[in-house]
Amino acid sequence: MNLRERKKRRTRDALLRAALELFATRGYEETTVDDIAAAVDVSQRTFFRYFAGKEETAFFVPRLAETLVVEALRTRPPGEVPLEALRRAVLESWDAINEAVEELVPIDLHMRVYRVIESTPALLAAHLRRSAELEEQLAGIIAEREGLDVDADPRPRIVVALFGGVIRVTERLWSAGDDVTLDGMRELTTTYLDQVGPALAGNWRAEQSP
Amino acid sequence: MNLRERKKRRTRDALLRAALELFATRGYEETTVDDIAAAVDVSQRTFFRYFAGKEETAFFVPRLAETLVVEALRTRPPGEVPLEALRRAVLESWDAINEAVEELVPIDLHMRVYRVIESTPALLAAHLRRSAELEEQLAGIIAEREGLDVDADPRPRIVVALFGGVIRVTERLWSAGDDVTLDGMRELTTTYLDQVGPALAGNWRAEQSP
DNA sequence: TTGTCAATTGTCAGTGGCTGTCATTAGCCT
DNA sequence: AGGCTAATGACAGCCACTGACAATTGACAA
Repeated sequence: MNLRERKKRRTRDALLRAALELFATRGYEETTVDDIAAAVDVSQRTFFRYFAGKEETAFFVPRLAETLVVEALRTRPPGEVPLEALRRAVLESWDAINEAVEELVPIDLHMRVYRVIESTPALLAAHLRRSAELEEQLAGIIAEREGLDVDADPRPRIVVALFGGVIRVTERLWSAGDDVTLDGMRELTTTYLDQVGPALAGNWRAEQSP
Repeated sequence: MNLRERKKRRTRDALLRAALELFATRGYEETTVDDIAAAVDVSQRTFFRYFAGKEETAFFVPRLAETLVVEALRTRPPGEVPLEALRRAVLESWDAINEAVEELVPIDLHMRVYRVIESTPALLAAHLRRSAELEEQLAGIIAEREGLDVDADPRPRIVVALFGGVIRVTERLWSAGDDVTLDGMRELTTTYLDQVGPALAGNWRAEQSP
């Protein structure tokens, strides 16, 4: 890697970390792009040459995670039923995610930023849209696994939508709770995914007092 | 109603219609608030006294619809299983929605704006966040119906998440397709909701060639 | 090593969404 | 009719973001 390339990488990482640190401590809306640029001592214009917008810094790490989930699903054995493949892909990609994230920013900082995303309306909106795009990708992979046409058969998109819904509920509760750790997330996720069947089944009132 | 009140209502409606018309023809991003204000011949500042932001005009009608869905779910007979109650609430509220919308803006204009929402990233993001908030409300109602505590039992949020996922997939396909009518939507929705069971069940490849 | 070329950066000016302030206007009520 | 209050317009300013141009800095060949 060139000196030039190395310099660029350093500047980008510095901007990223400065932005995330500011978001986590001061809040997203309370942080201006000028603040971020000033923290790294570059011009505002330079910031926008590295990131398409303020938002992009907040989602730089999540984007990495998404890539790894997609990859994990792609390498799932074809024998698994769709919902099973999704579940295992997500659960098993977290270790790789953690590792990849740590290379870029302290995992603790990422966790704090994650809470900011969930609690900042503008970021939550962006997060949900990104999730929708991810689900579209996953549906495509599921369809391929099953040898179906995504646009002809609704089932791939539906399972993924169901799955995505559960994941989002989980994420929200996890980020709002106290146990903001990897294991906490894993536990919550498995618990909630196990509830999908029961939740769809009939009378809850009958079940709940055995 | 006062002359003053009537005048305000007229101004608000004029701004709303002008905005939606511009969004539908020129596109959301291509429409400035100044354009909207100019179309009604008021100052930009006045626009912001009626709407919190440009976005709010686009979601004024959808907000109405959401209110009616919530209302419909509240009046569902307690005998219905959660997923059934949600399904019927949505399907049966559309007539009321259509009627209420027509009072405000031509239904055709609303449909065109809907497509703009689905195809404009910033609006889609906002739409998804609003949907998440709606789902939170619906989960609360479901929990109440079943005599559960939303924060203790995950099932209410999960069914609603599943349901919401299917609805969103349906909305997207509907707005992207040709049959952008009420009946088209109704049909798609029932079809897709009927796929929830099959989509969760095991091997699709075995099922698809009977 | 040096000179040339290309990439990176800073500066400046401008647009659009949005807000606070203050003077002006217009409807309301006695 | 005249005072009160609410609605409006005009103006200034903040912030995210973009285009254009000039200055700087690393890359690479002669």
